[in-house]
Amino acid sequence: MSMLDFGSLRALVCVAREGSFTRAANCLHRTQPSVSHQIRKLEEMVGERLLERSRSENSVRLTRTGEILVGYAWKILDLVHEAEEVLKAELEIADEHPERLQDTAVSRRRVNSVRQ
Amino acid sequence: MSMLDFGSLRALVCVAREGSFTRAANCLHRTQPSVSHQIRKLEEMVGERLLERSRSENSVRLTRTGEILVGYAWKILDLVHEAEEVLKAELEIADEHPERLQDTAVSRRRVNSVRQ
DNA sequence: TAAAAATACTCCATAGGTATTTTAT
DNA sequence: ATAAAATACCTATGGAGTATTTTTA
Repeated sequence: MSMLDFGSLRALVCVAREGSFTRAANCLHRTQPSVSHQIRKLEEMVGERLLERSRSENSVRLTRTGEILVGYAWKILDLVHEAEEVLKAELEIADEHPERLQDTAVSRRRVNSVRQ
Repeated sequence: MSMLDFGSLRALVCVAREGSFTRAANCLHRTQPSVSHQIRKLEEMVGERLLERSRSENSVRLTRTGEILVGYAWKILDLVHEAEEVLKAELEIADEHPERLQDTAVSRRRVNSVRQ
């Protein structure tokens, strides 16, 4: 198992929230088969069902494993969102005050002193 | 600006750590042009340089914006790694004790009671 | 002039779409 | 019988590769 991707995580979160593949597709601006495909990909990757299907209203439920993964998906997508917001704000500052940008201490720090 | 992806974030982290596109390509098991391409994609998405190039040894440095993004990239990739580890552990438990899996309280919880 | 990154292309995998079938209520 | 998910199939986008050019230290 390896290589999650943002698209499938978003699909999982949305199907879980909506309780339906079709409604998830609407709110993701995708088609239902596309969402089915993404979920299947995730399930094959994990090697186990993440959602318990049934055709009645609001009856798609997370499995135990699905609950675990959707928890991480929230955290990951929250961070992605935060990163995008912070970068957006940063770029606005850059537009308004270009003089603040050149050669700050942080930009001068050597990259190979960086962790991981 | 929207739609980051794990691949480019990994590339950014690796180039930052290695201080070189070529060495990053090695440790990612990709080619140098592939890494260049991923970084360019990220930079176009953000609308600003993330790395200050120069051709001497270990001299690729993060810009101010690059530092911000790489910080989020670490957190995001750490979470992805953790999710994969936890799922892996979960699947081992499932293999050894299949009786623990069916119809637990958590799997029975309705999905539309789930947040976000 | 010798490295390292960028560019130009080619190819292929796959994400996403449409049409259709299957399934459960 | 109907509504929802699965499946089959097709297409197009873009990720990754090879070959080459550009750059700067």
